[in-house]
Amino acid sequence: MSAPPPLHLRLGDLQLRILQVLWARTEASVAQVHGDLLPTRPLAYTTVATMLRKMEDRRLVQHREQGRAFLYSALVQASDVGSSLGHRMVEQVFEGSLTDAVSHLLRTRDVRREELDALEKLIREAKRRTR
Amino acid sequence: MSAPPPLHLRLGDLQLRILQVLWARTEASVAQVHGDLLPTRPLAYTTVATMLRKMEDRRLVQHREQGRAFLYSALVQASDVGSSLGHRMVEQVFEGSLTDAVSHLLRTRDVRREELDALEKLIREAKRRTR
DNA sequence: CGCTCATGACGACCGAGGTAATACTATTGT
DNA sequence: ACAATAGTATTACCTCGGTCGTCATGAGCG
Repeated sequence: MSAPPPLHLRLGDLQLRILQVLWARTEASVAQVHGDLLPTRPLAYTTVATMLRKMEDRRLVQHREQGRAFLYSALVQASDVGSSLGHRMVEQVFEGSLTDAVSHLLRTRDVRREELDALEKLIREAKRRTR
Repeated sequence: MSAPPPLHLRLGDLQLRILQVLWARTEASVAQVHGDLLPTRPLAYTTVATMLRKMEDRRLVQHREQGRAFLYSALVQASDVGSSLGHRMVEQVFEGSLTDAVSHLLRTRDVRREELDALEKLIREAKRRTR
């Protein structure tokens, strides 16, 4: 097996947007990625293509050929990026306190009731697992 | 009053480390920041000084003079960085689901029992507030 | 056959993070 | 008085994210 997705994920904004498209579509051509991004980010086609190539160098995505076109797919998963961001958030911003981090999350966004219920259930399950 | 801390906080690793020191010390000279960073990041004194100046241009920190030396303090707070990171994490990685984000946090790090208790209490309080 | 379109490959350029050597300057210990 | 020291200012350089323009090529169509 090849390099497990790098631990030091440092993603720019465009890269993250592109990954979002690939996560949603599983596989996508440059044209599709470009199209999906257009509404929010009107970029030149070549910009997307170039970025995809650079991301492939970084082993963030891979491609296979289909006719003339390339079909790209993500090599890093959302959970990888989540771990990276989460670690940064908890360790470097909230001094290792998960509680503080979550507390801040709860305070700064308004959360619907069902979310809170789901979270509560989550905690309880985690507790059961630790017991 | 000047620019309220920018909304699009894009901090590099060193910048975050420096902010950590400033958050902990409230105010610090270049030498102090450099000293605190040494164990984990052996950088030249001037590297830290330069970075601090660049960060001041970006309005991330400010300084006042004390004798010949500068005393720097943070203009962005941990909560600002936390919001930025949290938003990115929830919206761009976990498709807007706070539950998924927290779930991932719980799964990828091992949490002590007291943390879980604290979290549970937190959720309950949030619920009470929404009621 | 020859033109146009779709698509990938390259090369260029800017801004920012990161790193540091060098230069300048004021304070201060002997 | 003067050299060492402790600070800041300046300048430079490299990497990378981001953004494109241009170029080459191949496929399909009139």
